[in-house]
Amino acid sequence: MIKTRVQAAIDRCFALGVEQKLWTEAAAGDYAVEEPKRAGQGDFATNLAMVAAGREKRKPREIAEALVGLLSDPANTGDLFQRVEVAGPGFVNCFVKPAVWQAVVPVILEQGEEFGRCSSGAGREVLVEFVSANPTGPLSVGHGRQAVLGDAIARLLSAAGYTVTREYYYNDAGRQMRVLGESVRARYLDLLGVPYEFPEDGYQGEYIREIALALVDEQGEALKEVSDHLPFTKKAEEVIFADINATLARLGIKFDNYYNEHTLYEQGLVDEVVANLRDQGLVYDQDGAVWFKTTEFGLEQDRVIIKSSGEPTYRLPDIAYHREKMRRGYDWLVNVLGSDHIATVPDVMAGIKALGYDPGKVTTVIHQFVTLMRDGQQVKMSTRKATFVTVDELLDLVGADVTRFFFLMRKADSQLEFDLNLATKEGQENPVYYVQYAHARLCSIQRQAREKGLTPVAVAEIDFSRLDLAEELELLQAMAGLPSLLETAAVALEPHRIVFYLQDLAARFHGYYNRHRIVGEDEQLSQVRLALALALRVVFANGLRLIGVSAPESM
RNA sequence: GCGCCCGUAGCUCAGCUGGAUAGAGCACCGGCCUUCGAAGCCGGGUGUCGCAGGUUCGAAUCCUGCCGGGCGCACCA
Repeated sequence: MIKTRVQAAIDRCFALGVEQKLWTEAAAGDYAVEEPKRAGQGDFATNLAMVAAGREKRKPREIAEALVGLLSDPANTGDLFQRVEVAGPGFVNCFVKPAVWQAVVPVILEQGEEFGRCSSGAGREVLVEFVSANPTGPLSVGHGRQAVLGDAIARLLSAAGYTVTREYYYNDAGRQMRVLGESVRARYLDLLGVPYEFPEDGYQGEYIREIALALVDEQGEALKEVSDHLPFTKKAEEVIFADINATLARLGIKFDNYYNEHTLYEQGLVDEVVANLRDQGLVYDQDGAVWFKTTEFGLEQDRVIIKSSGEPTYRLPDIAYHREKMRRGYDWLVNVLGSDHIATVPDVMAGIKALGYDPGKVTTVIHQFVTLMRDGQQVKMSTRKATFVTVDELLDLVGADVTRFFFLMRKADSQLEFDLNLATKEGQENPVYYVQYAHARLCSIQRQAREKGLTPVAVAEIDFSRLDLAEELELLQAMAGLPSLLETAAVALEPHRIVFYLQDLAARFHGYYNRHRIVGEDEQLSQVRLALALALRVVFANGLRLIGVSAPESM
């Protein structure tokens, strides 16, 4: 909020400088406004002079001096700065008036849940596709990371003003599902005492036996003579999907739409893609299969889209699906994928381009693997062998808040080491509690104030200039930073930034709390600090909501 | 062999579109509860930012090459 104003003020002064011939329009470059980490370097700093100096072949400090002259005139900046100065090689450091920071409190209190949100995505529709696991088994921790990441991205985009649709794309036909059905059938026959041959690459999880057991309960021996896998596959899908949805619900995740690959075939959309590509001479037949000339799009080799058996490979429906998403009118398609699916991206992008759509509208977020650590040992995972740890097990162990927080503590690009020992500790080592505790503590202060007869007065009656401690101004600055942080995090699709922000804010607050009394002797001071506490509570609540972690009033 | 990701403190990781003296958590050591919650606070850091070049006023950040780790490279998804 303040940063935006500073940016505008600098822009305005730059333009004034052009008018006054202090520099030329050409001096404009990609200059930055940042918040220096070090005290004494101002609340904001810009490298404008250094950038301009490079383009104009002049001395940075000379331009910086001129810029300071303009920025120092309140008429040019809306009376924003206490002082502006040149520093180092040519930085311009801006010190914002305390009153500007202090005015942040009433704004936050007034905006409440709205505080932090912005409208930069207003009018734009974005579809976030994630999880998209076929119903062959319970969600594993890898899916868990993706689920939480995708959901947090959706929350961020929504807070940035976008209209967001969460979509789950799946396929309940195909080889995987056939093997699943055969596996259930084998277990079913086993339960009936009929000799069977378990599929070589079948699914071995305990859940397969449970599904078979349910079939025995419901159907008895009715399916004994059925040689087809379909009834078994159908039952398995039903049970597993219900299970997946229950898991997602526990994580606080709800999809707006489930898109079944079937639809693409039923509506002839897959054939349409092939025909379209064929018309353009982008496919050819070889060895009984149909190939897509992906080399036309700069890729290493052409790819099969229809096998010699007549079945399509995953690429074809994937391309058809993406075209459908384009046709549905979204401005932006965000796909969240595990790093094991990275190879599919270029092919699909080539397909989109071939069909005349803009691949620039698609952003793929690839997240790296999750390594589960227990007692310093890596827990090996494999869906087939059922040695995986499921999201449900994780939730049983640590709960939804810890699960979500831990999955969002790392940027997607980093492999994530999930320390089960640490996550299960309900103590100070656990960063989730650290942040939640700040919120609970603020709520407690509110209760205390009420008990002591300190009822909050209207903000108009509060003298905010009394928030003059360095710590208070730093707190205010951090609080005021949420809107621009949210906007950056949303566009970058990086929810982990919110997590780090919350940890930093919690540290500032805990430190402040331990040194200064909020509710004390001086009633005026108590009122203003109570208002600060209420505003802080809003910021924590809003931040936690962004990552889908609860904000408890007491713990 | 090729593509993508990662390599920063003992461990796990941040570091915003290149910026000023590189940060946090954990672990470890010492201190702080007769006043708003000790799930907290305060103090304690000798890091070749994997290595070598390059780009420039300025590089952990961008480019090239190499080394190490992960994930892929099907007529599986």
